[in-house]
Amino acid sequence: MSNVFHTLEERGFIQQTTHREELLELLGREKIAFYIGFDPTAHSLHVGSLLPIMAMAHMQRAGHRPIAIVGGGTAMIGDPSGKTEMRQMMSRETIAHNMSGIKTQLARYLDFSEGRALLLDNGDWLLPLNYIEFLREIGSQFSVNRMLTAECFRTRLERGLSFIEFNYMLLQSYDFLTLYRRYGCKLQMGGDDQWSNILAGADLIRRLEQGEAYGLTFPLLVTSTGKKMGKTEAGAVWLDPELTTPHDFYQYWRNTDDADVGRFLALYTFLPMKEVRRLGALRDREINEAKKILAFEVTKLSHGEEEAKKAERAAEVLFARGRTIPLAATGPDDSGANPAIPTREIPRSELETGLWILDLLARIGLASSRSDARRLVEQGGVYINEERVEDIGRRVTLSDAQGELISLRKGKKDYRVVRIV
RNA sequence: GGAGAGGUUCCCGAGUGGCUAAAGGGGGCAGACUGUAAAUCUGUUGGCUGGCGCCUUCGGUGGUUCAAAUCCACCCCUCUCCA
Repeated sequence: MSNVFHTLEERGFIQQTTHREELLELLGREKIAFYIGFDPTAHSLHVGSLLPIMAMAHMQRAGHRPIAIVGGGTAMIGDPSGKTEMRQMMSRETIAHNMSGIKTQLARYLDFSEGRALLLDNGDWLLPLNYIEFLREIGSQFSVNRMLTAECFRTRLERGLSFIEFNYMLLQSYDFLTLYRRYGCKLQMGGDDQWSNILAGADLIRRLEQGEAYGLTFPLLVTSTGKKMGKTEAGAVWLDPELTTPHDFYQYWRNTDDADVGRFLALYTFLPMKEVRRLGALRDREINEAKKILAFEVTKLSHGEEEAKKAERAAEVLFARGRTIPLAATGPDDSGANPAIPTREIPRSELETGLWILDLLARIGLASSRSDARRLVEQGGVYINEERVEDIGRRVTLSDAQGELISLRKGKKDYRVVRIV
């Protein structure tokens, strides 16, 4: 049987590991418990968390047992790594609320039945800690001199680092130790910015328990253009369909930079590597095929096949060449509206009178204000039923309706449907 | 606790009495090109207005002045050095 380590390595998940050979051997020999921490800073995870999730899924498929830690305790501290600012601290209630959302999302990728995977809140063991005891047991194991040399504190030393943040490393190490003691957890994985923290945890276990403990980090992904993964102009791309619709989610992947397609297929889908390599090798126009597959596969994993198909169909209509008015022709919506396009309702009576285009744009969210709408129209970025609006004083009336609908577009991709009611 | 530096529009950063809705860069948005990509080029980027123009904005509050982001007072916050 192949070793997950090789799978992870081949697919590009591994940035650094401790004791490479030992870890490789361990993963081939035993089914181990391992853990990854997630940020409970929002009710939903976003695309940035997808990489660790996929890694967990691969591990679980190979028979290992994933433990997802939601940092309820550490979130109350704030990880200083890399960040220039001290992080906002969170209340327990917020954290509990966020955890529930995160669990449902993880469950799409991991099998939580019969304890095959666990989701834990480190607040459970961190909050009851006794300061003196903690200092004596854990604090005594850490050398401040050594900590100060860690990369993650470097930048912060210039800008200032509060004592509470300085302690983050100890707490995360204590997490690892606790999981080792309770669940026999031998491996911590995380983003490469966690390397120092992970190392410290593994060291702590080795020192205190003379145990086997390993660390593995993932590459910190930025796109070829240097953007952070999962961030768009509009903000984060969330896994929660309420926050980012499956259609937008699909579009995010569909618009992957050429240079990233191969890498992303390997990381974010389960397609066999042979196929990944073939698709990643496509060039120019042809690579669009690979992007479609990437978008479909990733959407399917997060939102199910049904939604992925819908998003795919919607995209075909929206971006079909020749640019037909993208209202009808798709989707189960019997009014003929394309379900991928956000719809706004406007009473018939208002259209009988007619609406100024500027007012309409602001009202349906295509422009943030009338001034913004004005700029858009002046620059030729607004279309009604695929016809460019030339006149700032344009009125929109019933005569613009196609059936019960009017199609509005801003720029290349931003559609809105007005439904007359 | 003492000494100093600083808080400007989404971000960085210029501006030290009127010509400043505020240089420049980044980012965003739109247009051209194109492959729903990237790169590039152009325009634009507080609000209201058909337009003249009007209104709000430079940490907070109050003051000086015909006129303040710019001067004064007090306050809040951040950073650096010393203890």
